[in-house]
Amino acid sequence: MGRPTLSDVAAQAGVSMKTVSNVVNGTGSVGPATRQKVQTAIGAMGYRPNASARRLATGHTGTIAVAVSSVTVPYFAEICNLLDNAARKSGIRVAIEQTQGDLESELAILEERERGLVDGVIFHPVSLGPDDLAHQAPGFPLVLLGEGPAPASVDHVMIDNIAAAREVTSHLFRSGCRRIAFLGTERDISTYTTTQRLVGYEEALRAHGSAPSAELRIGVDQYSPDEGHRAISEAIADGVEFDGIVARDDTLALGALHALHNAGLSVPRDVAVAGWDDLFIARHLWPPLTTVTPAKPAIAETALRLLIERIRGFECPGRHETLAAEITPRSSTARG
Amino acid sequence: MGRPTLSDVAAQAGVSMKTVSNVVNGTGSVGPATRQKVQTAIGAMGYRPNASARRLATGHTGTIAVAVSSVTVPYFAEICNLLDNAARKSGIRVAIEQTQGDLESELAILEERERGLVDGVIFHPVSLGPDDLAHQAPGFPLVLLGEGPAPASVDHVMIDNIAAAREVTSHLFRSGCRRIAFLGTERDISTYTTTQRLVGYEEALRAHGSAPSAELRIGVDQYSPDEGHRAISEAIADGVEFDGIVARDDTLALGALHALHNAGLSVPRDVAVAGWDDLFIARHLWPPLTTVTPAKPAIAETALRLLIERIRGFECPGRHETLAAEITPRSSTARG
DNA sequence: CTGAAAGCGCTAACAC
DNA sequence: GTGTTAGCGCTTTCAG
Repeated sequence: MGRPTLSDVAAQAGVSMKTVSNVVNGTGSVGPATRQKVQTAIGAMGYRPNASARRLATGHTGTIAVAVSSVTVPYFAEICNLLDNAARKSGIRVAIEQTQGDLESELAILEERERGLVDGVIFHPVSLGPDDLAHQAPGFPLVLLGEGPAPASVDHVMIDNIAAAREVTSHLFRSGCRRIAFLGTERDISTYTTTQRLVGYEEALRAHGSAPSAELRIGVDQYSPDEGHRAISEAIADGVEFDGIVARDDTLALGALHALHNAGLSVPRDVAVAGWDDLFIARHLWPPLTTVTPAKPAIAETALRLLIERIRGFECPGRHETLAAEITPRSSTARG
Repeated sequence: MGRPTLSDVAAQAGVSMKTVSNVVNGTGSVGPATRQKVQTAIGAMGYRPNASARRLATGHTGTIAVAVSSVTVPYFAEICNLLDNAARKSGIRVAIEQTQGDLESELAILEERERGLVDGVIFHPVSLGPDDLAHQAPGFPLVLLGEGPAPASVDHVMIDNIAAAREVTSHLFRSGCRRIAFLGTERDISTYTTTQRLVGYEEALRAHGSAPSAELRIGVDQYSPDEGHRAISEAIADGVEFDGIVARDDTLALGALHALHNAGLSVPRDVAVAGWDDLFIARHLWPPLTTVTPAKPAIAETALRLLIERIRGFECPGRHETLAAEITPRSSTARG
């Protein structure tokens, strides 16, 4: 036979279900003798409350979902972890879910909440278009992360990618670079994040009197060290000339460093390299990597705060918070 | 008013709840005309089944929990991802949970299943001792990962750390190293994983006629590039002499490479370095890192298979699967 | 092929 | 302080 239920415990202890419920949840008030009896019964029978039943009865779950494409993307792993830590302090549990970046799974995340599994969702979409969101958004606790489409009606936390891209590109100019490549345009599709970073990069180019050129936009098929390595190796083989690289993220930058080493080029003397995200590995690469550091803790705290407010019933149009990112200069761009 | 329920839909479509349920779940058989009517109603009302209610009624959830200390540990992130991919194929959802490595959270994971949130748990414990597990283990679908304590009664998937440590250490000897350090003993506590790797390392030392020495066991406070960097920098400053390093994992090895570069030592000429886990960054470090590569996909597939069998009611004593790990030689140990 | 009724285990109002 | 009674939204016998 199965696990004991509330009413089994009640019978065993010779009290009513309500009393047991009170003991379990610390609600109402229970006489010390009764409490003791109940606790003994619970211990003896190994009773554990059934969460699904409680959820059904109360309508909320004390759990939020954090959905990202994959925790193997170090940036997402860090965000998930920060969110988990923050939620823990508020007594909220976090269930991390992967979407693998595909549209169907991303839509499923939105349905999730509607099916009563979690109280709210913090979600960094990748494939979702504005229409998908606009359709779903109305009326449940949802906070969007990242630079994707965000309908006016939903809360949204992002960083100012364009400004940050401008700054990091200018930083390279100030380090003496004259031909700066952008590593990480997509070949097929293009993500919002990349698009914005590219825009900022090109703005900086123009501001420094340098014309953007297709040759200096280096495409990849995914964001990984492997692809960064491949793309830069090919660019070098093709005779593309550059003395600086703004990489769309640190994983690409890592692959780029590898390719440059292989080609016998010195970083930063021959080519300066900057990445994005300040992954925990960035400072230990060789040379240590200059990178754009988004305010990750602030992103997590803000997203969680907005979500909790929504869960508590706060109603209003979507709030759109833009947080800062700063440049963390390290040796990979320190020329003379 | 809230979301529409099954009975709202039934009323709207002019049929019974059972029929709607049949349509939603594809169970029973429904006439085409009826089905059409019901689907129209569902669409019009925006009906979504309530998962908690379904769970309560059926007793199972179609979801498993994967619990690790933190997804910011790249090895765990990869395992979670592999598990997620595999489960997806079986139509099972995965909820990833972090324990932050603390005992209380780890115990909570075990209660989880008992509270009806998930059908089973795949769990890589860190702090949990044998007693905690022995107490809980009886009778629910649970698969343990890693080298921790595993009561005979529960399923367990691990790799043969001792053998792998022996091999990687021998590999360094064959590369010409004579004084090989082990990076990653803990200062306070010691984890099972580290202990086993250390045992294998010392076995290899003796087999090659070299006596283990305390000086060559280099301690860290956590497993991170920062600590690897600090520990090796200090060892060098203290005048410890070594020409090879077996690092407890790749993150420590990364920090070690950084420290060696800083000290002006050449890898692998002056010091050869090997890590553990074959993280996705390992091949792109400079120089590319020799590492112990556990059969991660096999670990994920095996763990999931064992868990699914348990969920389907398979009863028997715990099965203990030991999977292989092989050495992936790269430049960081290639000496002349 | 479809309907009615009885729970799943818990909480929330009310009584006592 | 403690017990009673309804549901929460769904699935499941078991009839029709």
